[in-house]
Amino acid sequence: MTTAKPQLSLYNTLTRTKAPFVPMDANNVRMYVCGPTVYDFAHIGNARPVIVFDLLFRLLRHVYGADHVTYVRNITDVDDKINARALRDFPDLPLNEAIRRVTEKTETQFLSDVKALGTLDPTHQPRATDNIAQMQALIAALIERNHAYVASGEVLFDTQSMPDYGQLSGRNLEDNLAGARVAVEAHKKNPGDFVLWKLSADNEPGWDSPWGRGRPGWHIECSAMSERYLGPIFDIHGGGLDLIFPHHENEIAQSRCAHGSQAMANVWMHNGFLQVEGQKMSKSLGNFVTINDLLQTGALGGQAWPGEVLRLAMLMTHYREPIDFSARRLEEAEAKLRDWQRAARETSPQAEIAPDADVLLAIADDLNFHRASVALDALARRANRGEAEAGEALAASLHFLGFTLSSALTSDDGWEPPAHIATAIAARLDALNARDFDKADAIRNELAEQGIALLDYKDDQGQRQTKWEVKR
RNA sequence: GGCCACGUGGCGGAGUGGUUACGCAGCGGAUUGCAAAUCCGUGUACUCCGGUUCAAUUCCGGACGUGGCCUCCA
Repeated sequence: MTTAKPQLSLYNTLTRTKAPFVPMDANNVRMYVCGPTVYDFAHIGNARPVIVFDLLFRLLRHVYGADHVTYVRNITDVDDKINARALRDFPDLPLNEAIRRVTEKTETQFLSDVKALGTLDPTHQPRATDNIAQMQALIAALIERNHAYVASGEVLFDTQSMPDYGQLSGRNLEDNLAGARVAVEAHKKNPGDFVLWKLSADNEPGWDSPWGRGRPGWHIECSAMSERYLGPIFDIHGGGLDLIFPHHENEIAQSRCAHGSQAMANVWMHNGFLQVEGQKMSKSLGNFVTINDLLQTGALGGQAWPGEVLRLAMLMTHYREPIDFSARRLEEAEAKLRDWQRAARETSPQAEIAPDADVLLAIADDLNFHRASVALDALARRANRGEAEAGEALAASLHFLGFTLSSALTSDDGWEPPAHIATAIAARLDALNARDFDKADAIRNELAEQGIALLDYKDDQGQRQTKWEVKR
């Protein structure tokens, strides 16, 4: 069954409007999203762009073909916060070794956290430290073109050399000056100039360069890695709202000035921020929640949550809107997911059922997940009324959106309970047939305390039967 | 101080210049020995004040509120 591919439209921060998406090359649609700095557990705010752009990745793969989309999400493994963490956690090790321990451990943790959220692996996940040469080449090009200069051992980007600097964030250099919070450093030509390369002390990580042994500034990493994997101009660049300025603004400045191009990416997308239980998330308020906390502990709502529940809780709100993350929200997401999963009908892999057209249309409309969820609700209702096709379309749609078909163990899926529970269920059925309801209810209550829910029904012959399910 | 978002019923949340979706919870009904699951039905909202308009929740302006950025925080 072939369905028409929906036309995508995406909101572009650069133009502040939603517009139809037209890739530069439909055979290779290219997207870059800023990834984590690996010095600590990723928090749930970090999870949002990961989930949002995974949804977009899935849509692009559906529309243009899985082999025609390249998605790059970097790993920032050189950063002063990492150095600080390395010194704190491994004071007895040589710095390089300590840094390696911190970044490897954090990266592994990040990848497993993110996997639990039902995300596909990006096509490439480059590390900053594997791209130092590319950064240096970019810096050299900027110096060559008079967009950067050396001062006091730093290489700085000359913001004044770019007339339309500030396009993305809609601010000009004067606005920034007015803030008076930008440190005025004597060696900078303009206060807004930012570091491309800085010298390292002996006890800091560094790489040899034409400008001395040093390390890259933060912004240059993404310019270098996106160019390496996607070319000087690509389709979509994503990240959190807070990255618009200065990070993305500076990426644009670097890439455009180094290449003499009119754009770095055609579409810039930014996800909104989230709060936790009505307050901004911060360590001092004690409501700092990591992805791992949610998956493994009872930090929010007193229980651990499946990754796909977190995924749904995140997607319930449009990606550009603010989210107030809460236990109640997770509960609602879990209930909703269970409803869909109960109604979905698994099909054989050969069936190739397409996701529901309304679901695709909604997602194609600037990732309107909530509208898609309305379509899923409608499918679930039809499936529960007995329309098999609706159940199959629901299953295909859930799969497309990155959800599994069952987050609980159920008798419908062929799950067999432990022997003593199976015995209890059989005993209860006997009691029911003997109309000993007190005994039957007692057994049911007992099982409920163990998290096993029973569902009675009558089969075609009018015989009492029982289904069961347990939370995974 | 500058720049940028957002403010819809108990909760979540879409959308629209003219009757405000949808979901959860609540309530009523069907079904059930009773439940559960499921189905059917159902009440309540567009922060405030101006302006434009025949008509604004929707457009414009202002106020208030919340959040973000202006230092490397998604």
